[in-house]
Amino acid sequence: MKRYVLADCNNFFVSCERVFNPRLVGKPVVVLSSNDGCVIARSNEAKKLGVPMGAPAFQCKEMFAQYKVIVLSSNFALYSDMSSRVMHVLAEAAQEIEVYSVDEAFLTFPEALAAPDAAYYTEYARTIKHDVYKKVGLPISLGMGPTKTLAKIANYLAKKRGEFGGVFDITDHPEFDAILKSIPVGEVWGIGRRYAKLLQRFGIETVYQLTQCKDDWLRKQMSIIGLKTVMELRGIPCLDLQDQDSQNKSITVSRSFGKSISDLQQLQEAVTCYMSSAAAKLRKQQSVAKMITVFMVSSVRGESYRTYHTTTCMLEIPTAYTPDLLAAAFHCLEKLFKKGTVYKKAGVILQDFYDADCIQTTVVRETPQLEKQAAIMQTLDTINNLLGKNTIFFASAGTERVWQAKTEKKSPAYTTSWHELLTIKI
DNA sequence: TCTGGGGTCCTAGGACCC
DNA sequence: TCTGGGGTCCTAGGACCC
Repeated sequence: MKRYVLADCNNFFVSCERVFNPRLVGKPVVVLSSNDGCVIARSNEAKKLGVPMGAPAFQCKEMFAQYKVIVLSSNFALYSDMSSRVMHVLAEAAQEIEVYSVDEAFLTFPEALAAPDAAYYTEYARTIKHDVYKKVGLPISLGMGPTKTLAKIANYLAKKRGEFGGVFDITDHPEFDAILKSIPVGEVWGIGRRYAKLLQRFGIETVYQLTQCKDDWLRKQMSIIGLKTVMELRGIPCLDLQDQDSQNKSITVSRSFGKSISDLQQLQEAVTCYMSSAAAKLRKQQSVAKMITVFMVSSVRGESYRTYHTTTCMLEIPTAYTPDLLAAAFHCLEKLFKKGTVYKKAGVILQDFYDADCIQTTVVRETPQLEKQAAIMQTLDTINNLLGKNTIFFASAGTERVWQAKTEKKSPAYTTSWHELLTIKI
């Protein structure tokens, strides 16, 4: 039977930090979201102390102090570089790979793998795990199953049950039903908080019970997606590995401000920065965008709720040329901006993508100009990729950037910046 | 008293994932 | 005082067209 493998890094962000700072090993460590807002990664020691995922940092302050929890700001430059190293090792060991997120990938085993018996797959998975640790220094877990959703379940068990040593195959398992009876329905990939609650209202508590539900009932309650999830739990594949070079359908860049602002020029600075990086992503996947959205979040003093303000505009000709995108974004921003309002966050969204080549050849009238724009953007990207983000930036991004979020406890970009290489004292 | 049918596109909202 | 950021897909309803 075909096996799907889910390879997932353990406590990924914390593990990345530990590679370069072994003093963190064995201690409770958490990594915070941007602006040092919430807990987004926890070491096992921190999990044991009961630090919840997503908890606001300020609420945990006392507890962190009490238990000497090491608190770090997030360092995404480091994590994404470590991620690509892991994916590289996984890709070499696999037939096909789908990088599902920064810390996990679905794989299939090489077709040439002449497995004498089913146990061999588990052995092979162990060599992958060992290889990633040896080459990158990160611990991973592997789950295998006849469908992606069951591979996820297997991975959950590989992590949860120490006796499996981080590798578990649920394919044709003799205790299959008993295993599904032991797992709460909310652990299933595709069953979130809402659906778990709904299912519980109908007395469905375990994964096994979920697999016994009638198809039309599932379809009605949880749409076609929910039905597919359950089919997969029954061992019928409905989801295949996704094409690796498939492009994003939308690109968002948004940040909360380090300090609330109500000045139009400062908002323009922020929007310039966000749009510049959104446009760079857009060019990286060789797309052009037609639809631009700018949004801002305002806060009223003393009120806890936040209000979203959104404007969208459509470009006549889709583009990835930053100045054109910026002009449109400023237009949106000016429509949104209200004097006296206090803004906490802003963001830009690019949507409605087309193939970059396609536009260049069809809009004949503008071809020379488009080629020139593309060349400028390419130069900009090359320099910024080579010498670091924002080596060259648009003047409207400003230089003060008082709104920029602070990351106080960030580790160095050990692997992506020449200035921040790890130094070893002998 | 009667008041088509069917297709497409867009949007908002809701669910999920990491 | 302080609560992240970036994605995907589905569905229902309205507008519009023929």
